[in-house]
Amino acid sequence: MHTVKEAAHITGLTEHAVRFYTDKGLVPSVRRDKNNVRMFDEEAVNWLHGIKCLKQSGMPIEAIRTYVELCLEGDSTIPQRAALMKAHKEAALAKLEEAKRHIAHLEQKTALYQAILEHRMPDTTNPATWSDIRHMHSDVFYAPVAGRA
Amino acid sequence: MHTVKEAAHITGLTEHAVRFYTDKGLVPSVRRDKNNVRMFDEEAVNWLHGIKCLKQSGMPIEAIRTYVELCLEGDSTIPQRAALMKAHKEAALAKLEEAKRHIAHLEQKTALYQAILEHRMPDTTNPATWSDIRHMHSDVFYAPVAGRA
DNA sequence: GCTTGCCTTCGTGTAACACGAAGGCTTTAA
DNA sequence: TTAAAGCCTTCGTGTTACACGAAGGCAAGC
Repeated sequence: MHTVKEAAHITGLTEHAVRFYTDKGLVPSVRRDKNNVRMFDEEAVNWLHGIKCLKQSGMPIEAIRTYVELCLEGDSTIPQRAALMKAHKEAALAKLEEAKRHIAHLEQKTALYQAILEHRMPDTTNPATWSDIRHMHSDVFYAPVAGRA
Repeated sequence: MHTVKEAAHITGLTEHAVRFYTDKGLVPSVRRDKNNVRMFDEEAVNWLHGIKCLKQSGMPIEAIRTYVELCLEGDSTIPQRAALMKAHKEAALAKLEEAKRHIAHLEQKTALYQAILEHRMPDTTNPATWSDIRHMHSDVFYAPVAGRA
């Protein structure tokens, strides 16, 4: 049995988050002791891990609660749960792909900055390189176009 | 020149978000016409793309604003910008890795559900498979352990 | 001249916590 | 035995990044 603090430490969540989740009904197996203190068994800690996974992959709390309740209803809800989880997985995959594109962009940007710092600046007078440069949103080589104060 | 609506459509942001960003000073090159209407040139649209990239990769608005202001200050801030961007890129990469782990977990979960739906249920009486099964947080094969109503 | 459609500002609502205050229990330490 | 240390509790406000709706302005078309 673990306290809030321990459960938080094990799962890598904050104590605030752990209390928040339990109070929202996301952790079915949490009990209270005689002093009204939340007690987490291994089952509860597993739920916290699962909740963390779902949440960090983009599922909102309310959806997680729906899922948890379906689990509590027993085997008859397995088809619904399967569909729900599959949909979520695909949404998460889509986000992952977008994240990769963003990272690629950030890589370009850092590479460009690095080139400047190493005095290997691209030739801004050569039109052939302009598209690359402009692709970086102009903020490195071009002053903000239209005025400011 | 584009209106808010057009800029939103081009960048895939909502109109609300576009107004929000401009009002927060994240888009330097936005002007107003005689009717006080926001006008976005290509430069501004590029900024919006960049902001979207930074934001979706986890940079908070305030940090983006700091970055934008450094850009406006000219070449002398390039070292700071380079450092800032590199740090952000690495943070984003770390998140990407975590996201991949979450996705792997979701893959397992959907696969397990799929197996059940296809009546290829793992042998829950065979201790050799238990760790895999329990790894799914028990919510598929095990009723929630400690009571409920 | 009136509707349509876009824009404006303003103000409240939302999600998912973070954080601090005020207080209760139990354990240790003098 | 009393006092301080550490947990825990609930409660309540603060934060971020918008979403959404209301109320109204201006320009264009019919």
